[in-house]
Amino acid sequence: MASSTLEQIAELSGVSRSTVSRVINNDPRVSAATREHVLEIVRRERYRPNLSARGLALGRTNVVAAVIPGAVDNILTDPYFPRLLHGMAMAADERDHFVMLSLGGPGFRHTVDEIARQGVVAGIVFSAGQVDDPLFEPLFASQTPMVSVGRSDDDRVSYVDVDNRGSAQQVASHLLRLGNRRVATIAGPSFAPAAVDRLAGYRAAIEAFGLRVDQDLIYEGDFSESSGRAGIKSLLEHRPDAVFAASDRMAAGALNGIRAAGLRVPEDIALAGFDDMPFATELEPPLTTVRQRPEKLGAAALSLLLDLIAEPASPPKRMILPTELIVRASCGSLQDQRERR
Amino acid sequence: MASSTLEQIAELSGVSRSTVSRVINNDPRVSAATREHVLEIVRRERYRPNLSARGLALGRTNVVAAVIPGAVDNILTDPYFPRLLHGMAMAADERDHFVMLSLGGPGFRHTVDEIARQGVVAGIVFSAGQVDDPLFEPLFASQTPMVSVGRSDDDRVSYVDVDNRGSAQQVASHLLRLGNRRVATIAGPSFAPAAVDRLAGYRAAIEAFGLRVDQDLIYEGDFSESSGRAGIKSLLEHRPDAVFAASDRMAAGALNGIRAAGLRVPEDIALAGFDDMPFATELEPPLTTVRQRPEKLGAAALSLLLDLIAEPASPPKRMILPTELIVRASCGSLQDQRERR
DNA sequence: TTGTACGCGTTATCAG
DNA sequence: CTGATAACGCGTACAA
Repeated sequence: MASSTLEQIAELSGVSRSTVSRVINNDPRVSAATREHVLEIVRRERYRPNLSARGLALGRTNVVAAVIPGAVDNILTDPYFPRLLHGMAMAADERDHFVMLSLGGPGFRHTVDEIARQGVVAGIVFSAGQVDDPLFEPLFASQTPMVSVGRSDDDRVSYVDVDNRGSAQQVASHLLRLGNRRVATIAGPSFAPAAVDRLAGYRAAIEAFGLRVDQDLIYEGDFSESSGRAGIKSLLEHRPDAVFAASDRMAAGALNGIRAAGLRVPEDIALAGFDDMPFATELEPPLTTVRQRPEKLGAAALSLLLDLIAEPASPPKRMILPTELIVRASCGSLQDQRERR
Repeated sequence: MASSTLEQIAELSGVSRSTVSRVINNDPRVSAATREHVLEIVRRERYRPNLSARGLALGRTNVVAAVIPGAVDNILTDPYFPRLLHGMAMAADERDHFVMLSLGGPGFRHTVDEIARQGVVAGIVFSAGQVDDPLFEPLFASQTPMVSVGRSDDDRVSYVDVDNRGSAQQVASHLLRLGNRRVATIAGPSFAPAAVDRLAGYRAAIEAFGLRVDQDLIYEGDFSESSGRAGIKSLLEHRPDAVFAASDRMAAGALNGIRAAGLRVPEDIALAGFDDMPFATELEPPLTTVRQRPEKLGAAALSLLLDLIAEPASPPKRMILPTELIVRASCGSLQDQRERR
């Protein structure tokens, strides 16, 4: 079942190996007639080029690495990474590339060294939750083309990200527009760029509304449900009329906390989250949130990476993907708010 | 930053390329002195072998594919696949291999063809939800060493699986031992081997208890929450005193349905699930269930696969992994059951 | 437009 | 124990 080689195809077609190679690689310098003939044999023999040989000759492979450090914690609970990978895999497949998985974290040996050296992968999609992940620098230093998922302040790095700031501002504005004036937020951890951006968006919304940002209405969580619960407990002391949680999980925790305090959502407190996780519709009431599409992020990252590989000398590329505000019952409606008064 | 080559290391060490190669590959036929000397240079130069070159020379790579067909649906909602991949990646890393991701499904071009041909990957871990996935046959036919995650009736295939039957029997027995006599089950789809096995375990438990299996107490769902809800609705007509759902998601749906019917868990109906998903502890009451460890499955699959690659002629290998019964409040206790009467 | 010849980095074979 | 040397399959100047 050994796959046929270029040489064999050449023999069967009655042409030289080079010609077959040109056909395979869509080199224009081959007559339509021979091309068609060769292609037929190629199809008949179900010929596939040997990736190792090609990689060796070309000096690079058509494999890119998806580096996800600290997967241990995140990957378990969150559909984010699978969706990201899915998007990457789709985009890679479309452009004749493969995705090699590299979960980082303690205990892994080959993550940095093997991958970063020329000859293994042509590029890297790096998806750390935080900007200063220890894996980043060595990878970057290896000069391997790399795209980060999630923005970086370093202006040498290419990245894709969702519009965290804009989206957060949009949610918060929505809460304000509904008549709420004491809009609190349960932010993500300050080491996560996404959290910082969402907090910035929240602030921007408040200020755009001519209100003052109240430190008492800001709680820093860690994206987890339990931190959402802890957050709301602390925030309730300052009587917010609305809460924007920077993740759906924290929103879920907050919802529990609000209930436990004997308050109702949205009648007493309007609530909004971020992510549009599957369970967002299952909550009681369904959660207003921001929908992001990790698949698109993954696809965009891969696309940028392939561009970068094609033109290694080009300046860093960035791409910010839009999100979608999903309004559900948890934030109440204008009408609800009027009835409240 | 081009990685150094064997040739360069040889020059720096004052030996031949062959000797360096032997050192790299732990070939015993090299003196301790030269070995140490060469190793030093290798370390200093941070030399890494070029995988393409090695793959070409060896006729095989150290890359294995994780083929997950139909990932589109599953991968989104379920932490199962990420955990499986995680386990695979860990095990692969440990044995100097890499995992290449290959999500199948419609629209993918390279899944079968490119992967199955010699030269791309050394082996395949195949994880379809169902036994007769259309991708399986062509992959199997390609003769590439392959391990299936989830058992198969085909005695030519190697696989790893959890002990679905035994675990199900254990849960059902637990429900029976608590005094329940009308133990119903919401089974998974009959095309899924895991579902079939869990149902078989359920039946075995009933019979081992000297009871008759009642068709009316069996509902076939599809592992989804909504099917759990539909299932319980149908089952309630036959007055079960306990329900074993073949997935936690179905159990969650059943829980909702039981509530909606004005009944209590576990007082009126004892409930148990399967999977020990993260949300199992969050339910009210916390769910009795079976814990499986997809990481272990992935690691086992990879391990079996590497063995198979090393000895392609060996007979199919199988491995059944144990699970753990996690007793929480949803099934009630002996004491609860007594109070009921 | 097509073919020839060489090199990519590694392993394996065969002398020494 | 060590060193040449020939593959492995493919891409690509260079020549025809």
